[in-house]
Amino acid sequence: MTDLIHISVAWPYANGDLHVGHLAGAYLPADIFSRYHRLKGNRVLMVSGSDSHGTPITVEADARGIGPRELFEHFHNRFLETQKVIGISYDLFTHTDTENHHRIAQDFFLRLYEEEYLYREIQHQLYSESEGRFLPDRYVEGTCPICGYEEARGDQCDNCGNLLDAQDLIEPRSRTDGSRPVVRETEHFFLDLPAFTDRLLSYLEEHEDHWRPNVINFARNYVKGGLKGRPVTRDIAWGVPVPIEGWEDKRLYVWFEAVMGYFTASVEWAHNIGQPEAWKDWWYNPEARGYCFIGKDNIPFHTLIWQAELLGVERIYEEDEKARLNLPYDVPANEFMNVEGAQFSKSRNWAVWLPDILERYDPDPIRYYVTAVMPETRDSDFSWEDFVRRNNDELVGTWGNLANRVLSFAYKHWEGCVPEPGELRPIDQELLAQVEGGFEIVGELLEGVKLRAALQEAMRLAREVNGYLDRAPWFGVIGEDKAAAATTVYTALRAIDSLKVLLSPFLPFSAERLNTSLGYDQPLFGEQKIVTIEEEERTHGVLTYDASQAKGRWTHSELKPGQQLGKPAPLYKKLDESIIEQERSRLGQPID
RNA sequence: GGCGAGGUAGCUCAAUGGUAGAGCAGGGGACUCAUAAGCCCUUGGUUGUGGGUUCAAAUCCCGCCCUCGCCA
Repeated sequence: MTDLIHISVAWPYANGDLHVGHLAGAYLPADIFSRYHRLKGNRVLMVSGSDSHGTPITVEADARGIGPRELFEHFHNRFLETQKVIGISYDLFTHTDTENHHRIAQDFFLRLYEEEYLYREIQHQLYSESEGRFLPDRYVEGTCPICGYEEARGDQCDNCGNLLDAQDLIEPRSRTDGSRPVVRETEHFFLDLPAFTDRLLSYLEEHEDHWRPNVINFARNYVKGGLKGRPVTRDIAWGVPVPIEGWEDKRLYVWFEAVMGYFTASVEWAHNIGQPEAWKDWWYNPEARGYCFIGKDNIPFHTLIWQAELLGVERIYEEDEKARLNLPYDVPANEFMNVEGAQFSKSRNWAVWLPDILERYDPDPIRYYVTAVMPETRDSDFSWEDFVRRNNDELVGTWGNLANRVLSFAYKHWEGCVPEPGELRPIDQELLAQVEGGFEIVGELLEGVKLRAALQEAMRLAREVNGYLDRAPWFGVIGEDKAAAATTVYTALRAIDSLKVLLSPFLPFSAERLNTSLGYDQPLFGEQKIVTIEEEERTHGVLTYDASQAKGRWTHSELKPGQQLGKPAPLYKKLDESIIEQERSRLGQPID
């Protein structure tokens, strides 16, 4: 039976590069999960994209003296490249400044408007008379009303750390030209979140048994604390225009529109592959399961607000009146990954940037380490010392060396072929039963998004094979009883062949190389491609996944005796301890 | 200040009422096919703290201390 699995991955803000926190929080878990489901033969649709709107983008663009579009396209293109290199296998990674996203976000707005989930309210906001525009909080600075610090930002005081309302600043001034803004009235649309309270509570109740405790608790508390309407429009120039006459100068608030990307990207994907209705399998079939992979900072938006939007829209681009948009089945939010014991900080450059480390390290060791310390239940720490240790002792020592020692022995003594075994002895059967049982055990852990435990179990099985090689006859008897050695080596190769699949969601690149070494000519996974999509007025680059050549299956090895092996090569490299200090010294240094 | 999460072996983490476990590090041993990798054995914890419930608590309840996050 084929399951329909929709995987939504948090949309990165395109105002800076990706770092290991992004990878650990959302992208890597989503990719491991999607690769597993594809191997299972399920139909996976995994989408995400760059969040191109919002003040973080315009602030950064202003700082560089370029336009917001130019800024986000720069980082978007880097996201495509980085995620291709580290193997995040999106069916579509797009962005929110596409014509497709704008149109659908506006249609969502109009549906919510029709259903009367939007209401208008007058707000008071700071307005710059010299610039002729309203100023977002971040564009205002002044004296902090709490601590008296004179350089406080409109949204938060850097001195005392308190969150502020820009209107409370003493002596406010525009960061752009230093002029003093005035308070002016402005009208905005609000999403009526309280109207969804009961439906959200029953939604949470329906899923509480399989959600992570911290996610369900947080969400439930948030609702019980009392939902408040939130403004869905704002007075800025960059973003999706409000589709109401007389409101053309206002834009949809980025929090409101970005989450819709999970839907709009699904529609874009279907359009790009020439089957414009194909997205409906995941959005209207009630059997489909949707997963949102996010960091914990995003929990309210992905457990409540996005659900409220979907509940409010009910149905769109669909004739069947009974159809209802699917709500996410699970939101496996991760905690945060710190770096060398301290919190990530862009301004202090305290981060491990992916484009940077991918110049010096292969993707699989990074994937392995980040999975091994993935912050699934609590904040975790990226430490270079631990990275080197786990690479050398676990990835190289336990797994890479296992594959290498058996493959090179087989290659040397059986003319580069898989040896023909005799009848399997109990010791061989026991090993294979254990390893092959991994497909169920590791599979169940992956199914429940317990990725760290799943990896641990797969590695435990690799240790079992090493233990087996210590008990079974092979190198010691190669001279006098080659048949016994053949049975052992065949059994070990077959176990390694199974382990290759068990580990492949975590380590896709080295699994692919091992697959070739074992003599298979068809790849386990499909191919990631960066392509350009043309719309009526603009074009945009996307990352896609072509599964047409993927032949991997989540099932145990049936390695054929006599199969021609490829020339064995080590899967991974040991790292020298000196890199620990080298990498640590990069932290906190200004970027060139 | 309110809410939430967390505080378990030197390190990274498991274990939600039933004799506290794993990997690594430390100590010992046998082996040599392999990236001096791998295998076997082993030292090590009054589970932050003080009470309580229970035949039985890391686990449930209350107080306190510390860390992180969200909110004010």
